[in-house]
Amino acid sequence: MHVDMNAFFASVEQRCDPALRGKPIAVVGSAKRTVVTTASYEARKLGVKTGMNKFEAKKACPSLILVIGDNRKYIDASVRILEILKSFSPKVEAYSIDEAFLDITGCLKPFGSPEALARAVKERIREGVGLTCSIGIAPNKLLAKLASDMQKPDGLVIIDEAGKAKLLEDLPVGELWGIGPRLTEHLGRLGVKTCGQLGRFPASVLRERFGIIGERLRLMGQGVYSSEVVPIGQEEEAKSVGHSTTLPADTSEKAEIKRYLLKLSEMVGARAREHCLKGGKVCLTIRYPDFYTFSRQRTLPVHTNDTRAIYASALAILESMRLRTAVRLLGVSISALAKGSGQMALFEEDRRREKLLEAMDEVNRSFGEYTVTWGTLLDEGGGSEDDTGVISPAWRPVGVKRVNVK
DNA sequence: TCTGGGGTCCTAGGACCC
DNA sequence: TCTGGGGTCCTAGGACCC
Repeated sequence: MHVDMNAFFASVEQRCDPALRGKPIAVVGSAKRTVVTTASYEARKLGVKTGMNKFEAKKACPSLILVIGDNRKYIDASVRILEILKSFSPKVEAYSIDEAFLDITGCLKPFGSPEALARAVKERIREGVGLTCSIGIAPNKLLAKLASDMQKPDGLVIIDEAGKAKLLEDLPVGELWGIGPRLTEHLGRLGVKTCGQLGRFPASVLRERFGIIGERLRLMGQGVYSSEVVPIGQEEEAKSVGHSTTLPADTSEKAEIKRYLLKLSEMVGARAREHCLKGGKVCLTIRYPDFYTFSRQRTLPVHTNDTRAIYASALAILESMRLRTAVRLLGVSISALAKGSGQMALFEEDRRREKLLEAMDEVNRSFGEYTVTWGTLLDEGGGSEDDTGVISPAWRPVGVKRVNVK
C-alpha cells in the first residue's frame, strides 16, 4: 500500500487557518528567491505549479495567497500520520515527509479486504489529523505508487495481478516511478512509448543502451518490481549529509562567500555530530547566475564532523578554483560517512576541541539554533539573518533526514 | 526584477598497481 | 620495426526522486 498525502503542506496550512480553506494558496520559503513547494488544488486549477517562483505564480494566478511554510506543523502532522499507519501494519516505510509504503500482507483479517483496510486508514487520518490522502494498493511498490497517483485527491485505487497487464499496455513509460524525462526521451527514440512496448522490448538492446538499469526497465514495463518495504528504523545508514543555499543576491564578495561557507559547514557539522557521523570527504557545490552548477570534492586525512575542519576543507577547495562569475548558490556536504567510534581523541587538544563542540551543541539544543556560534557569522549580512529557506519535502520526520526545525 | 533544497544511484575517465 | 590486461579507487557529472 502506498499512502500519498494530498497537497500536504498546503492542506496542513488550510486545516490550521480556516480563512485559507477553499482558496488558491501556495506554500513558499521565507527567503527572497523562493519557489512554490506545494500549491493547493484550488491554485493548481488556476495554473500554479510546484517549482514556480513567487512572481511566476502570482502572474498565473493573481488571487494566489502565498503562505510561508512552517516545518514544525508538517513534521507534527507527518509523525501523527505515521503513528496511525503503524497501527495498521508493523511494516511502514517513511518514504518522505508526505508519503509512506505499508506492507499489508497478513494485516487484512480484521478488515476482510484491502479496500476495507484502506478505507479505515483514510478515515483514521481524516479524523485524527484532518487531512485527505490518496491510497494505492498493488502487488508491489512500483504499482502501488502508480495506483495512488491515479486518483487525486482522496483517491483509492487497487491494481491486482489480473488487471495490471491491461492497465500497463497503453500507459506512457514516463508515468512509472523511476522513469524521468531523459529516459522517456531515450526510450521514445527507440520507439518505446508505452509500458506494454517496454515490457516486450528485447532485453539485450535495453541492456546495451541503458546499462544496468536496462535489465530493470523491461521488468518495470511488465509491472514486475521486487524491492521490499523498508520499515522505520531499519533504513540503511545515510551516505551523505549536506546543506546548500541560494544567496539573497549573486555575489563575488570573498568575505560574504566565506561566511556562508562557515554557516553551511556548521549546519552540516552539527547535524553529523547529532547522529555521531563523521565524513571522509567534503564536497563544495557552486552555482553561477546562469545556473551552471558544478562541484569539487576532496578526501580528508581523517574523518571529521568538526565544523572548523569541514569549513577549512571547503575553503581550500574554493581557493583552488578561479570563479568565472558571481555565485548564486553555495553547498557543502560530507560523504564517505563513518559511524563515530565513540573513542576518545588521542591528543589533549583534540579532546578539548570535541568537548567545545559538544558544549556548543548542547547549548543550541536547549536554547535554540545559533545561540552560541562563530563570531564571523554574527557580522552584518553574513547569512545569519533569519532565513529559513524552503522546506524540503524529501526530508523525513525521523533520523538523519529529519526536517530542520527552526 | 526568473528558476529551493534534501538526497541516492550510476557512469565515465584517469591514476595507480601488479 | 612501440606501447597488454586485469583490477581498484577517486572524482565529476547527470538522472531521478520528494
